[in-house]
Amino acid sequence: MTGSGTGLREIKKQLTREAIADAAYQLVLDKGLENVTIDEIAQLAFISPRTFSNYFSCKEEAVVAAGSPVFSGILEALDERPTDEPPLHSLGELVVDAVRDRTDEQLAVTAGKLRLSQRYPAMQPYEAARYDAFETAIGERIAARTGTELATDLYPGLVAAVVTGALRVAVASWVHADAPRERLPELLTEAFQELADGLPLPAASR
Amino acid sequence: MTGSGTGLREIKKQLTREAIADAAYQLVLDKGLENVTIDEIAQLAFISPRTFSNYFSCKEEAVVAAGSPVFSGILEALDERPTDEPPLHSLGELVVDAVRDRTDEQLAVTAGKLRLSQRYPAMQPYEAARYDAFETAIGERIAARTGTELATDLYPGLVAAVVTGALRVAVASWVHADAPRERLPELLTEAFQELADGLPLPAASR
DNA sequence: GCAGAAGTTTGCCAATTGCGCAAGATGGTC
DNA sequence: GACCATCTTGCGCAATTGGCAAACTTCTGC
Repeated sequence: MTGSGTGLREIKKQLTREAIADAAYQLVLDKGLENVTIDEIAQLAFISPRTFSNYFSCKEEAVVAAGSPVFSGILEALDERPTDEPPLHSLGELVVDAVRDRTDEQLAVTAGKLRLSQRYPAMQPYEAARYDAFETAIGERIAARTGTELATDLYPGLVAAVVTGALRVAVASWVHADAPRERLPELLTEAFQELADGLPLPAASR
Repeated sequence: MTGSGTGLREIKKQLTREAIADAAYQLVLDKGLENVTIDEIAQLAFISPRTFSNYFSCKEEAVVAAGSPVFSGILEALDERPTDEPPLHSLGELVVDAVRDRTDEQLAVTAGKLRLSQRYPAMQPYEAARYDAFETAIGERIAARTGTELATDLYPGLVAAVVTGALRVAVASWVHADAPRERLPELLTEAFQELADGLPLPAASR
């Protein structure tokens, strides 16, 4: 998810990327999507407008990239796990842990972005694309770990889809309920539990 | 998925929408995304350029909308099913059937669009958004059928995510393998089977 | 059927954006 | 410290976006 090179150059690039994304997020939060121009974002992020498009194709994409990434952390943590564990199990724990480790600020941005993309449908494709990219990344790792092929075998893609699905659904529910932070890991655990049970019927009907 | 009104007005709108989407798809297939302008698409669809943006926000979104929708058919079929069936089971069958019923032409468009969105990353967000919208629609129906709330309970969203996941993964694998049409329903069945088994480990390792 | 309401299409137009190109700046390498 | 690769930026043009109001089409009630 994060560029993998390690030099100063990569770091700067990453910083610029975050600066742009955060500027975009903040501005859109303040003034509404339609009242924010790329020029403004560029100004706030101390880059030229031309540079903006080296990083993002549009405002929406930038906004959605705001907040330090959860995804890359999960992927790295996955590589630490023993290869013989059932991947869905490993990932369930990793995702729950990753979410638990987020700062309040980070969680607030997650929630904020979700609310924004509900308010502005134009953002929704970019939000979806982020999860999709994450899903692909997970799929690749699972494939590597299990000796399967992402493009050919169904297994790695399915595991990846199920994991991101659980994450999306739990976060959506958490944001909707406006629940306190402790609730999110619980919801996630619950989601993975339901998945493991095969989703026969709605769990506790309230 | 399809506009729900029934008058002549709705029908025309739907036709216009399809005409635009098909024109966009065809042009992009022929000339490549970067060499197609909205003006051209509008011309080929017999509308004014201005009208294009009443339907789609950009070329990419239009291309991805091409081909008659599978999704709405699945949703309608779901409503015919007895409410007491496990939803994941109903949906598994419905999706397999829906795919089996597609014409060769329709399947070709599905495959073509997927290939295009691999070739042009700018299309990918819109492809993802389509599945996301489908997922939401499924979630709503499941919620209605099971007396749960999509926004609150995890169950309906999880079922929906799993279903679209299976569909996406199976289609991707099918397209990648360049397999004959009979293979797609088989892959889908397999995907739902693996899901039902809880994805413990890769099924047949080839 | 027909008059008025409601919704769509279109042209016009200004502001914004997308992006190729080439020059300058900056980090990486030996 | 010299050379190379990469990133940033300004310039400029073509494409796109989106508000507005006029012309048209469909819908509704009578």
